Amino acid sequence: MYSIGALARQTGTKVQTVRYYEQVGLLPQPDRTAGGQRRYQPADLDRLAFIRHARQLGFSLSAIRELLDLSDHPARDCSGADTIARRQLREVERRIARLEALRAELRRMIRDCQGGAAADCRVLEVLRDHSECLTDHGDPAD
Amino acid sequence: MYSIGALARQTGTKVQTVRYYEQVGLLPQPDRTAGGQRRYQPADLDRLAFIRHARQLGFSLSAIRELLDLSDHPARDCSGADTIARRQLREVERRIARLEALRAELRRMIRDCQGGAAADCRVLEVLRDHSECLTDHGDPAD
DNA sequence: ATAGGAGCTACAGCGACTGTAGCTTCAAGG
DNA sequence: CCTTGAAGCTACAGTCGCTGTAGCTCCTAT
Repeated sequence: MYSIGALARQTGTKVQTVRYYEQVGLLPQPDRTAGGQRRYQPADLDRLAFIRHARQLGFSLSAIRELLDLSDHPARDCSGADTIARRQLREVERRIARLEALRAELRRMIRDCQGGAAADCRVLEVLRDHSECLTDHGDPAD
Repeated sequence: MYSIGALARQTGTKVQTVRYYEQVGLLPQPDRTAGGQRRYQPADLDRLAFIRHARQLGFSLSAIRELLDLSDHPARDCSGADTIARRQLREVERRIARLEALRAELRRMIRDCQGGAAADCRVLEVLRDHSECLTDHGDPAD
């Protein structure tokens, strides 16, 4: 039996975040003490650890919902989990590619900046004039 | 003189986004027609293009505010812009490093997944047991 | 004169939390 | 047994950067 604080501490989660996960249905509503405080079982700890780990790997809460559902039904086929993981990998690869393009552009801007007045600043100039860029960056959704 | 729609079209921005930038003080309040519609000058187009370009490079609106301020005062020293750009570069590098670690972990999970029942799924297993991971991923803030 | 596309304001919603206010409860020490 | 202070409770607002909606009004081409 853990208090919410103990659960949070053991998983590196904030107490509010634990309550939030309960609110959005990722964690079950736990038993309560007579005074209304939450009391958790070891299984809840495992579930929260799973959620946190998946979050660290960048999975969205809705993807985590699907993964938890699979984990809750061990007899089911795991291809759903595979699909979700592959989708996440593609997303991560897309973001890396985009960030690498940004990194190149930023490095170029900074390398060319010689200091001095803002009027002659390479950084500002590049921002003003898109044609100086190597790539077209795509939309700002990281 | 551009309508808000023309301005939006020329910069690849949504009309609502233009109004939002005005609301948060990134774009000035433009003149209005007798009927209350916004009418923009070419300078506003430049300013919006600057904002969009900086957004594509991943700068936050508050960083963009600082950059615009420098751009508005050409006599000032440009070292502020350099500092902001370097900060952004560090942030981008940090994100790339993190995403590369995630990519490795995801690839490993997927590679080891042989299909079959969810009970034996490598993907789910890795998520359940953090000790199977090579890195500790850090916190989920991308 | 009319039609319909464009613009207007105001506000809600997204995702995934995080912080705050104003309480109540729990557990350890005296 | 009582006190004290940390921890927990609910409810709600705020974060960031938009995006979408409802219900209007305006502008312009025919």
